[in-house]
Amino acid sequence: MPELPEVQAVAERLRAAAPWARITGFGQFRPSTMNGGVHAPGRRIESIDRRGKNLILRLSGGWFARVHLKMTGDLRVLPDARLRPQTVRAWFSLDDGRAVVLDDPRALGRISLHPEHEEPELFQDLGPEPFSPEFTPAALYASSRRTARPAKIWLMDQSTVAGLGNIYAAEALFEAGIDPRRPAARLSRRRVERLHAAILRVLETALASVRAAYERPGAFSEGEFYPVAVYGREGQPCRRCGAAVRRIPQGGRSTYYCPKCQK
DNA sequence: AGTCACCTGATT
DNA sequence: AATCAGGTGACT
Repeated sequence: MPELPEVQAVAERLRAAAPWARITGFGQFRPSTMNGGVHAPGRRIESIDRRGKNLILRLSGGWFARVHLKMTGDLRVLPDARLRPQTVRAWFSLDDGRAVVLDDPRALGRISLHPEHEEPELFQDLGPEPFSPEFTPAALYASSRRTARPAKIWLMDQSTVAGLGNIYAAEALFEAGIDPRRPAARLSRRRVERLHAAILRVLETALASVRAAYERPGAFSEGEFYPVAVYGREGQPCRRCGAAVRRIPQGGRSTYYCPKCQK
């Protein structure tokens, strides 16, 4: 599920489960799923942040847990720590009987615990948060000058802007009318400005959709979280011009785009 | 920039 | 049986 909007919604849903009881125990599916779980018991969750696609559970006593959901992870609270679905790969049990669980069918998600002084180095390769004042058209343009890569690959790089993934990178490029294969360094200032605005628009729309889906379960069927223009629509007509949406491999993944609208 | 590895499940 | 999947880190 998770690019920035989905991770943000997970963070918001977790915050609603406060106040938190003390962590009493932890468990994990296999050693690689969680690092340093032993440091959690006895601490309390004090707040929850998001950085790019990472969740940060701030714990008492100067530690935090970093959670990455990867492709299929979800982090949520279960009312009873003993009743865990098979797909729960790691969990913290709480003093009130509840549990915070990493539910991840594909088991790629990871949790690691760190003392707070490690936070800067842990996230040093992440670019600006899209909704922060640091994410300006000028900064995006400057970044585009420093790469030889195609626009889509550059956008998906978490050091360009934090939180865009395969879906919303493709959608932003469509909104901005940019061919995903076009070298980022050859985009005009004007087009990078358009792309900057498109990124914000796409992420805002997606976040509103995901929030709405959370508030009214069943209101959205699968795959309809977001009104996609191109993603997953190979061969179907472009919603703007009617041309067939194309799918090409880029960096080992699928990129979808409209060959007529995106130049 | 491409390929594999990490994992499991759905789909062709 | 083969391919694909909203991610990323370690290779080459």
